[in-house]
Amino acid sequence: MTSRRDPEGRRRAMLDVAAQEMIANGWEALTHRRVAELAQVPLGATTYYFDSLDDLRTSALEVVVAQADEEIRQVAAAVHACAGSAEGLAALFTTYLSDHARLQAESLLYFAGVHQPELRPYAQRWVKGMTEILSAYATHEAAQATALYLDGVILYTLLHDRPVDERSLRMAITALMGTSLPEDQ
Amino acid sequence: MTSRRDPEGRRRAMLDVAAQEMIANGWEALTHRRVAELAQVPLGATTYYFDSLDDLRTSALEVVVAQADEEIRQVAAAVHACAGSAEGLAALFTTYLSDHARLQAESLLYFAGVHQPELRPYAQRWVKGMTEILSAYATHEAAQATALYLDGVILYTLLHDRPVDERSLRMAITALMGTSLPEDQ
DNA sequence: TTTGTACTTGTACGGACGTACTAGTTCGAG
DNA sequence: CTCGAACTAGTACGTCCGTACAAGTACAAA
Repeated sequence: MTSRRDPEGRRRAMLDVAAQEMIANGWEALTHRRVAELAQVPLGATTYYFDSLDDLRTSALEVVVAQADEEIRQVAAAVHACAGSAEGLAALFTTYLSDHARLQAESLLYFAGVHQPELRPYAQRWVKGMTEILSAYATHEAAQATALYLDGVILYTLLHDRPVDERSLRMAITALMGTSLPEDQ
Repeated sequence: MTSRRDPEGRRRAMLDVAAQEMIANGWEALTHRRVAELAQVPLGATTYYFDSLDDLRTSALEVVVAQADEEIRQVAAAVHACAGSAEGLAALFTTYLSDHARLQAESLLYFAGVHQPELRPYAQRWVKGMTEILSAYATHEAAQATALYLDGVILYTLLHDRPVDERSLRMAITALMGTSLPEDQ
């Protein structure tokens, strides 16, 4: 249980369980009482530290975004470590896809963004970040196409028991990264 | 207003507004009272025709699935009409992306599937159907990679004001459809 | 016409929710 | 020590929800 006199710790604990809960069960699943139960704080604490449920949800979403940003930074380092080669990217992404919670966090941001325009910047970060990372090794268009493909793969992985195999990933990444815009017109 | 003695019409009216409501505001937004208001039927009618709210939601989702299946059929015809050429596919898909409600319906199925395993078959239909359609003009792997890319494009379109331009679509589709698996190992 | 079944309609109950609020507690500044 | 601000904790209010239900209505079959 969170220590009785540790305001920052309490706030942090509530944000953490709120983020976990939203990742696991979706944006709408979050209630004051659920957070209070999971963080083992009285109901009143959830309203004392956050102006409203919407404030709590948004603040927790920012925690998710911060974690996602950190992960993007790690991906960037790994991509540069393999010099953006298709083999390296495919292997790296295969590992990435095995972390189901990570993928669910991404989908949380997406679905929040679809129905709440003010949250779209959060949802746009992953594709934007991935596009920028890949831009070091291909044209902007090729990098974006690859990022969009990988996003499709994330969604596919969330909806199927068997993930896309690494060989298919390598094929698609090779095809997308190695092309430039068509010359005609 | 729905005629007072027209059971099938009433049921249909409720399912239609329920589908619309879920597409617009998400799975969780649906309530008996909201459906009653939109379909202009008394509250009791919503519980008379559906065993529970979950039954109403699932039945409405099946309406969405049926519409999506019909649209997939139209896409199949259009793809075959252009013989699966990248130019044709890009043009076709650009049109497809302009129908925002259609894309939101797809995202509804996806998000429902992510958090409710029993609904995943519904969410898997689009990619599965698109893969089968494209398989007539490429290897299965290339077709699936293209379908995944297009799924990423759908998500991107839902989250950005400016859609992916047709030239980029054509480039990516050309790259993905025109490749086979790498020969190494 | 009678009757039973399908359908209609409004109301009500119990529960969960967001939020407000009050009384009590802690602790650093003066 | 004093005291006021920050924090704690429990409770309660009003609202909305899913669902149950009773009383009424229409209509097809007898």
